[in-house]
Amino acid sequence: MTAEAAETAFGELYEEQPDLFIFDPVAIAERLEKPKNPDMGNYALPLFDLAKTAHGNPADLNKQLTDAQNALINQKDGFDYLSFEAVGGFNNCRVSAGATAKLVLSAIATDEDEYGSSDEGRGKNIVIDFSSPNIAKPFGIGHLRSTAIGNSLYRIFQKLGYRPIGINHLGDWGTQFGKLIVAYNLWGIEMQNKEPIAGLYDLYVKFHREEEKDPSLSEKAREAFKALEDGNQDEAELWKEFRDLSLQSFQQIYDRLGVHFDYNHGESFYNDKMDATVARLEAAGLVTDSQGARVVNLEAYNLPPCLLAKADGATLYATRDIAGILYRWETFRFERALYVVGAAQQDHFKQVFKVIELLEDAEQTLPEERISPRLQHIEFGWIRFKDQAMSTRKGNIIILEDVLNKATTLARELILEKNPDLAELDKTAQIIGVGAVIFADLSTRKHIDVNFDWDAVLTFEGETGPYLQYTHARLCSLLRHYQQPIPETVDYRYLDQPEEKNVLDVLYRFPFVVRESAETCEPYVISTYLLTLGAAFNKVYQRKNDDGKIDRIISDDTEQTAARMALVNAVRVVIREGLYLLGITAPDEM
RNA sequence: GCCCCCGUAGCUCAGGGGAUAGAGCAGUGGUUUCCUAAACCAUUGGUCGCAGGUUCAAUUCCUGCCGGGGGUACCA
Repeated sequence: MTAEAAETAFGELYEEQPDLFIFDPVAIAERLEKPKNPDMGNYALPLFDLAKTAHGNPADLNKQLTDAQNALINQKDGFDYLSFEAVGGFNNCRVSAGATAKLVLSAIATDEDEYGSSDEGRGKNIVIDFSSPNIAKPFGIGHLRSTAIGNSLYRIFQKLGYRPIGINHLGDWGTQFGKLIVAYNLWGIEMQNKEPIAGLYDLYVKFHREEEKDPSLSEKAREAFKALEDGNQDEAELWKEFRDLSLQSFQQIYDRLGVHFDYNHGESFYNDKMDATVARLEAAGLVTDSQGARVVNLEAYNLPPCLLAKADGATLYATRDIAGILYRWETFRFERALYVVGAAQQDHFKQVFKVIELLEDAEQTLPEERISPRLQHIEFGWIRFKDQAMSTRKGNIIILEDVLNKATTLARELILEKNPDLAELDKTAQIIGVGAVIFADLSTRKHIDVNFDWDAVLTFEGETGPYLQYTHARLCSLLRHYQQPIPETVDYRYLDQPEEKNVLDVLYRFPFVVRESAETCEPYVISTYLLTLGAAFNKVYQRKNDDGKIDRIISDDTEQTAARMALVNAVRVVIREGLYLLGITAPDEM
């Protein structure tokens, strides 16, 4: 029994009586909603506005309708899994337990981790630009959001059949490197004995401190970057060294998080494409001079001008993003390109996307060849710390590695306390610690600002990643105890407890949830779904009989146990797959 | 000034026209002759920022205001 089938059944029932009912089956299918209170049945049809059009009162119409519905069910074969009830203005429909169970559990048993997958994206490339940390700075907690959201979207779109292309648009170019080069030449000696990234970061912070006292440093930094961009040897060598050191350090983080990129094309990658890009925009008549800078005026669109080149000729990040879009289009012919970047940059992306659109207008690009409708900024809120914005310039930053280390250590202590015989202690501790950190980041809507809170990240109880991992481990444990394969055919009517029916309803929703998370580009849709599923199953697991004793999943009743194990396995599959879509591993034991 | 986001329980957040507004944490009281208590049950706690409007129905949609955050041409 599925919602579609319920909708069809509703429709068929109504078509039987076209004179009695003013409804058309399609309209009914669209109106059907899920009651918040499960006692009200599986589906509800609100009649208020329909009653109004028919000039009747909802309760009377409902009574008439319900009687006719139930009469039809008695007459016709094949609908006896449905029953209708009138409650005020709501026409409620109930679906029998066995019908849902059979459909959902056999689908999961067959598809396993492919449950909820589709091929709707077959043959379509989707570029996902995410993570994109800045070279020569530590990987801060602020970069976790882009990394975690982007990685999750990568997996979600892959599940729907798309070919995702993950690009780490490293911040490896720009005026900041002028600053770093100047700082290194001035004070590099002081940093010799430090760990390289920490040393570079200290230089960066020191530069900003000194710059306030000595504004001429800003000028020197601009000159140094210009020299770098012009290919000057000394600057280029320093830059390359900074970049290599940073990449090594970032790779350790990505390995720990289980994040993979298809390309590490940072901003510098587009350096040799700048001139052609600016020339193309100029040929399209979009570029003007303004106070010495090269600019695309966007006043007509209520946006600040998009700066392509500074007065000294050096390029800006907008130029590099525009060049990047053109390059990616030529290379990947993407269906869509997603930029997983903080909300603070929304004006920047509006500008850049608008410039692309104007370019296409000017070049009279054919509709199917147009890039601009495919571009989307996936924005998210800031991570703040103690109500302050984190600023790498000021040195007010929390390092992701420290957070992962603390979470892993805590997980290790907990395992030693709760399950000291666990074989893979360190590996499991790592999985749980990292899972807690990622889940904490992906469990709220992405566009709200989040206050970084050590306690929230280091909690493994309640609505957390470890809660789901723990539930998964217990499911695996049940399967181990069962010690036999689950029979191919089981009698689903044994799954008749309200707690079990609820789990079935939640399992049924998973494919829709995956699709919704893709449509909205919101991993938290999956996070909250998994919490609902975990809680629903834990109620089954610890359900008590009337005598006050736990109603065990595994009992002497082999038929009932078989049906329950089919449910257990289905929940296990969906939690595991759901966590995978968030970028989190589910251990079999913990 | 202009643009964007947020305001729901003590705290962190769901819900985004419909039936008594939900979770987790924190508080209180329970559950283990062990299918992993990282769990489960019960219970305390809310003029859904304020004021209008649209509607049979508004926490949800519209407008205004208040409060918080962010962006706004040579940083990214």
